[in-house]
Amino acid sequence: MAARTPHPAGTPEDLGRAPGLRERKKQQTRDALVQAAHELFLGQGFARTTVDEIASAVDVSQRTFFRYFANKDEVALAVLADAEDHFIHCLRHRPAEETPLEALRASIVKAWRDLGNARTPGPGSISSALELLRIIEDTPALLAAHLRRVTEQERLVAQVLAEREGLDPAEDLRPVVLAAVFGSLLRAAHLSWTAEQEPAGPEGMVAVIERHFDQLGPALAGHWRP
Amino acid sequence: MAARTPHPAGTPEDLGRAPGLRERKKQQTRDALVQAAHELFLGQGFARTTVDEIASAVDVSQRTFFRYFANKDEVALAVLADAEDHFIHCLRHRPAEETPLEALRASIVKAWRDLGNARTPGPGSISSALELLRIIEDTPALLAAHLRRVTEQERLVAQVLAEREGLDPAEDLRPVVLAAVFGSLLRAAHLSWTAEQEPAGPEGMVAVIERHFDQLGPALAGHWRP
DNA sequence: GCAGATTATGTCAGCCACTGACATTCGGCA
DNA sequence: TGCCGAATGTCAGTGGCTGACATAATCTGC
Repeated sequence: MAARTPHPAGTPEDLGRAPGLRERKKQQTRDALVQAAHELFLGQGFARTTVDEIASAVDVSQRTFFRYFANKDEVALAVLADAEDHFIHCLRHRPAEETPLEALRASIVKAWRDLGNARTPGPGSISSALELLRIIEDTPALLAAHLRRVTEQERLVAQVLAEREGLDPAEDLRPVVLAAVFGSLLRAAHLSWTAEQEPAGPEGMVAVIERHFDQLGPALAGHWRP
Repeated sequence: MAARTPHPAGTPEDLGRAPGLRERKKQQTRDALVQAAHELFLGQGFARTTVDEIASAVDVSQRTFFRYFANKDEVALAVLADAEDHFIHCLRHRPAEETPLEALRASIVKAWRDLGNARTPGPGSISSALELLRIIEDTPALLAAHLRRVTEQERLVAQVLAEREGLDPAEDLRPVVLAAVFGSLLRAAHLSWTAEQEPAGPEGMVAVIERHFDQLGPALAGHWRP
């Protein structure tokens, strides 16, 4: 199950020695599958791409594909997993003085910025991950799968928030509520970003997210009439 | 595409005369399919129920099933559509003095209460719709489809809010943001309701929803530490 | 280096969701 | 009654996905 490697090997964390040939080959196949799928999806759309195509583009059997990914959705969403992992990592390391809401906002902005800087252009990069967001947003099946992942992520966020503030999530609803609000805010931002002609790239996304955050207070405030 | 009939025929709205035999039979088949599917899902689970089973339980070909529902998910979620429609209806008729947030809260509470009163027990009733929520929540494929519907509903809510307040949704982000927050709040409530042993039935659900609403302010407030 | 245990992969057969094409039957209506 | 259009059935086919088993590749201790 050694799947996603958010950061290249060699970091202090992985105290185990270099992974064997077997492990490396597995990672390699997986990456190749993701990339091939990605290109095919961008080129001819998600629905018009068959799993057989993806598999044979990498010279493996269809069966092997399904040993790496539970379904066709998963290979499409795999690219976003990195960003999500990194966001959680950022959130865990925010200073304790920040309010929960501040911490969330700062983390998501930092996460996008980091990823924007750290990666080289090309397939698998952030910009193509963002292109993927567009595909997701107008492919019902993919959107559905994506939303499910997002809610799982929300659960994780709630948990991290509760730990951070030393609360019992079973008793206190605030972490869950805030995580939910945050998640929906992000989704609204994604939607704006894909719908309108926002400046592309991570910075454009950051701008849209900030704009939505700024409307949180006003939206919940009393009356809206001018 | 005359599909859902939120309220029995005979209301002042339907100015057309009684629908012909053909129309009635169609509605009948549809209802039968929903009910048969519902029972099978509750009895043996969603995944272990095939479309063929559902179809032949109603003495209809599989092909016909797919002329009524685009996919297996849809027949499962059809039961919830009533509640959603009714909620939107409630929202449209809230007094203009209420703040948007108040209107949303009042609408969702009223919607559940109404549906709890109006229906007789049995399949297709609210209580079995609520049972269905449990199935949805732990059937990944269904959950995904459900979430997609929910977000469509959010878009509609945002639109209604914008109309209500006389705003241009392209300019003002508040309707979108509030709709998103509201949607996520509801989902968190549903999750609580299915996870914990909340009192069943509409009133239990209303209680959970109210509790989550009450935490909205505190969750967004500054620090949480006691 | 080499057996033998592990593990990844390929092949094959099969289920099931879903779809297009065409024939048939049934309700609406003159 | 007889015609038209809509609903249904039948059939064949595609594609996602899975279990079972055989084969080939890596790893492990020697």
